[in-house]
Amino acid sequence: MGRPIRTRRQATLASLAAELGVSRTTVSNAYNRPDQLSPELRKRVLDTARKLGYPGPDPVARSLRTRKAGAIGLLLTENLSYAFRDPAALGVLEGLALACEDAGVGVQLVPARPGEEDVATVHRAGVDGFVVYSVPDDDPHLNAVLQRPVPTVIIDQPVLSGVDRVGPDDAAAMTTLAYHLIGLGHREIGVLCMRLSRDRNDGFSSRERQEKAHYHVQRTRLTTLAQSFEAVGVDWSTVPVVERFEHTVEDGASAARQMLDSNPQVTALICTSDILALGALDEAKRRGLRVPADISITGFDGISDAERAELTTVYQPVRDKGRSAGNLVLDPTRRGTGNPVTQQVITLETELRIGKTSAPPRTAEQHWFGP
Amino acid sequence: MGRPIRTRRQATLASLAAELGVSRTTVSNAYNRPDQLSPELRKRVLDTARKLGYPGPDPVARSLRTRKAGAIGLLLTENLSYAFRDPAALGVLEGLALACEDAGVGVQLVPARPGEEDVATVHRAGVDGFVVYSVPDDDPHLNAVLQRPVPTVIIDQPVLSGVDRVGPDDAAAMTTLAYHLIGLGHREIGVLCMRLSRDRNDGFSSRERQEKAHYHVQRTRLTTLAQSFEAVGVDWSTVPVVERFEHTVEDGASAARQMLDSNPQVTALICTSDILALGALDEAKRRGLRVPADISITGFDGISDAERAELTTVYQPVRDKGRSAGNLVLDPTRRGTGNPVTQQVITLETELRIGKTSAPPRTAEQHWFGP
DNA sequence: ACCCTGAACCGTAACGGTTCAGAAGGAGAT
DNA sequence: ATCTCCTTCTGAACCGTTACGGTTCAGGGT
Repeated sequence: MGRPIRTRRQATLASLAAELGVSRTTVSNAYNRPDQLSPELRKRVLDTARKLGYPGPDPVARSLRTRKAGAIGLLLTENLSYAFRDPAALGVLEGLALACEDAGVGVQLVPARPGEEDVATVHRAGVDGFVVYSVPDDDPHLNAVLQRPVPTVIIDQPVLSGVDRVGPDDAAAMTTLAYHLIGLGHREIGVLCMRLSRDRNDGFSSRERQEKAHYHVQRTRLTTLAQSFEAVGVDWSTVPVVERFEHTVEDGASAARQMLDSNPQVTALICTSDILALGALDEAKRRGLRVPADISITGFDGISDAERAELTTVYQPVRDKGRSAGNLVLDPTRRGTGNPVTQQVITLETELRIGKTSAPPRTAEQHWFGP
Repeated sequence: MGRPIRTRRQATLASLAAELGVSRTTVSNAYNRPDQLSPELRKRVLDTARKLGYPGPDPVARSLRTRKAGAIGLLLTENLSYAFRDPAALGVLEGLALACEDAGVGVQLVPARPGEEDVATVHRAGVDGFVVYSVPDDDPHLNAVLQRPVPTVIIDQPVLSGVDRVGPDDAAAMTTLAYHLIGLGHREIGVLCMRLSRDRNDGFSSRERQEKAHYHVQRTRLTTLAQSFEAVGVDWSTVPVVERFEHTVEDGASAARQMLDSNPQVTALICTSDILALGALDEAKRRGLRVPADISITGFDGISDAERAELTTVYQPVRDKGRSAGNLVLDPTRRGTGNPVTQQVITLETELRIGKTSAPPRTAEQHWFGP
């Protein structure tokens, strides 16, 4: 079944109109508004189009005229292989894709390498709006997006004046989790967190580094933890925080190893993501530590693997994050950018899910009165 | 940090040129060819642009002129939630995204619902090429894509004249797997497969249905299996094949249950995907069947969960599939479509990975001479 | 015979750029 | 003084479409 041979020059709506002896408008109508011309003429137009190998109106020219590209750009300044392996990121992508699919609009992954200074790809993307996810605060790509005169929604980022935002209340969620552990009696804690900045630092993280983290989410979770524990008298500068640049179960395990090797006294391991927590569980098992009897381990995100592992964690509706962002960026009543008056900030509900990986610590008291 | 207030009408390259008293060419050059004008003038242009809130050349207008959209369309006629949960599909997407990222080109998920007859989204997508994956043979969207005068690469689909294709040699791979089991001595087999057509059929699948499957990959795997086992004297019409519409571990388990409830004699369960096989493993465990002592179970794809489970399976490089497709569709030496002369068919290597889920069956002989 | 209406079709003007051949002007070589 | 070349900038053509505000014409009502 051969497709029509490509003639020297592709047929256009105009050449087709000329061939037919009708106006271009009529040809356009044949495709876009069938009710505007007689069925016979329409058939003749379409037949001739086929004969001439005219593939129908050019999408780009149409977009220029109608001012609609029919796609939303997704900015994800993260290693792609990384994003595609992170269940939370995938959830966001899925939610966004679903919202866009409902609207008959595409989702375009805008190429933007982590270190890359060249933001041309952002400028060249023919999209009707942007959704930004998992980008460090000072990323040049983010700035380039904000320059574009299209609606933009940011996920999990600090609120920027005039820019819509979708995300959970990380601080509140982390506080709840912290008080769950505090209530159980934990005071000797260790923290495993994801990368805090673009520079690699696999190991302990100073308090200054925590506070200056470029990744908003991680920064919030850590500073909130600090506040909660300091409120009950824990000196945060004595709390070990191990950072990992890569976000894999294996890195979670190695981080836990590093932590426990040098801080065997910790009774609870708080991880800023479920992936890291799953790794920590592996490492605990490897060491023969019983969870939660010997050590409590908590995660963050509520991915399905965590549920399977009955991990104590904070569930956040990642799919809804993507979907809300999509609905917001597509909302026709909110065309135009940077209007502070109509700025929307959607805060999603989170839920502390207490699994089987958290319990009271084996305290000194228990030892004294124990068998 | 306020972004410039939106004036009644967005500034354009022309209005900027007028303001500056220079030609549009000069403004265009200020952005695209800095060497074509003096640094002073360029600075003046860019400064004035900022002042007027001109966001730089419009991407769509540029695309119209340059005939480049800067994006590749991905056609995936599958429930999105489904695709995002299938590790094989994700691998393809990741590979494609990586190849495109290297070229500074975006990947656009073209919205195309499974049942949807409306192919307008395909016609409206402003892309420089298409990659088609996991689409039934007769999908209208696929036809719409082939109509478009842009390069197209199909993954895992039967070879279409004039259309580039990337995929493994499913037939050869399945034959190897079949002979592995045949060599072990299995003759009583059962098969679990994914959906064969758009209509739902959760249950046993007739031979006719297998041969008429709209999903090329599944069809090939089944017919190849049939040929291999018939070659050693097995009557395929006696081989039970259980089909599942959804592709989840749970469905794999339920399929295995249905199979073993009515066919307890089978010594090997051949699954056309790892996901199904993982479910079958769960079900075997639930029944107290030892794998592989009591029953052999095999998968297909070689996803990472399968590796962890030490499943006997056929590994195929899903990431490379996506990457090859991307490189092919982007290849500048192969512009233009449907040129049968330059048609490329890339066949990827597969590898039989023998894990710990396949072993010889407990044959009648063994029973006779056993303890 | 008149006016009016609706269906069918048309012409022009954008939409916002890029590109290419060449003009203007000055510097340096002969 | 003339020629050549280079740098810098310009003018006009072109990309392929759709929006907009018409015109034309057959037929219905009175």
